[in-house]
Amino acid sequence: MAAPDPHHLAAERLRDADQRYTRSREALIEVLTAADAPLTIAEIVARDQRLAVSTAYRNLVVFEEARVVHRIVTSDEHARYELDEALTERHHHHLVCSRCGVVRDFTVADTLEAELDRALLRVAKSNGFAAEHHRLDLIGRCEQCR
Amino acid sequence: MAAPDPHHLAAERLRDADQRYTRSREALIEVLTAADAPLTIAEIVARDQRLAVSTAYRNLVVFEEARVVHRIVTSDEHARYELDEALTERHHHHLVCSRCGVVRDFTVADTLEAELDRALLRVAKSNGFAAEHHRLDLIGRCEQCR
DNA sequence: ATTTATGCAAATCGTTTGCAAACCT
DNA sequence: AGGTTTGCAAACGATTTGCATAAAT
Repeated sequence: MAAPDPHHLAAERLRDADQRYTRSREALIEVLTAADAPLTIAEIVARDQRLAVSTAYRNLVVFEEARVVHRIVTSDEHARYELDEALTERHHHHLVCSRCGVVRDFTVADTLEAELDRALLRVAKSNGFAAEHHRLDLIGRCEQCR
Repeated sequence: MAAPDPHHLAAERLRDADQRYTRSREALIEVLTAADAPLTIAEIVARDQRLAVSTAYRNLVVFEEARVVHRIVTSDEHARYELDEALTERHHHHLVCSRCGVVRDFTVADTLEAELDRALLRVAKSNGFAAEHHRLDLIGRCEQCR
């Protein structure tokens, strides 16, 4: 039940999208795999000096299109990136600090999650939307920012 | 049960924050009141030529701090603004198109909403967060972007 | 060998800011 | 009058892009 190797899955999804799994892409995945929370681009390039800023930007776009990473935008800070749930095998939500922007993951009971899904599917249908996924965030102040 | 006058409530909240209710602020509230969905700054200034871009930016910050408007960030597009729920008397969520960024409001059953609140409060507590509010978005493709 | 990705530096563009004039109380 | 807000244009900064080089298949 542990997640399979993120590198392997990422490479696979990239291949499906006709994309190569290059050194910098591997390095990017490595940084995201090691991270315990979604990271901003600044944080990412700081964690591996080999990564050029422009390369990080370009590859994260490629990753997003290949559904390898997920971009999350919390408030007004920078976008943050995390591995796609298929690579981590863990559907989760975000606790976001409204002051410092830090993000922490959390999950809710499966029953509630299922109920939510049903309700959202109905909403999508009645609005003519093709549902892709949902996002449930809890905004508040973290311990440090109280 | 209809919402009280947004202008009146906005003016009141601004007064509480030691802020004036000037002409451009009134114009801003008017645009947001007339809108049927959250607007970007570009959309806002386009709807009232009297509004200077810098004034819009500055006042939306003031409004946010006075809890008169709420800023929402969907994906990678621009931030969008809507009147605070207290001014519209309608707790709602957002249906966001992952392609064009358009936003549409929706609500869920009160019982589900209550259940969600309880679950989130527990999550906040166990993570040392002071909960402020939640955000439940449904991301998908709108009719035009299918 | 050919195509694709990378890195640097320059260009872009939404957002922010300085400052003098207009406005509000 | 006295402090605030406004509008313009300049400054800023994160993100994007052009192009020559390096890497991947």
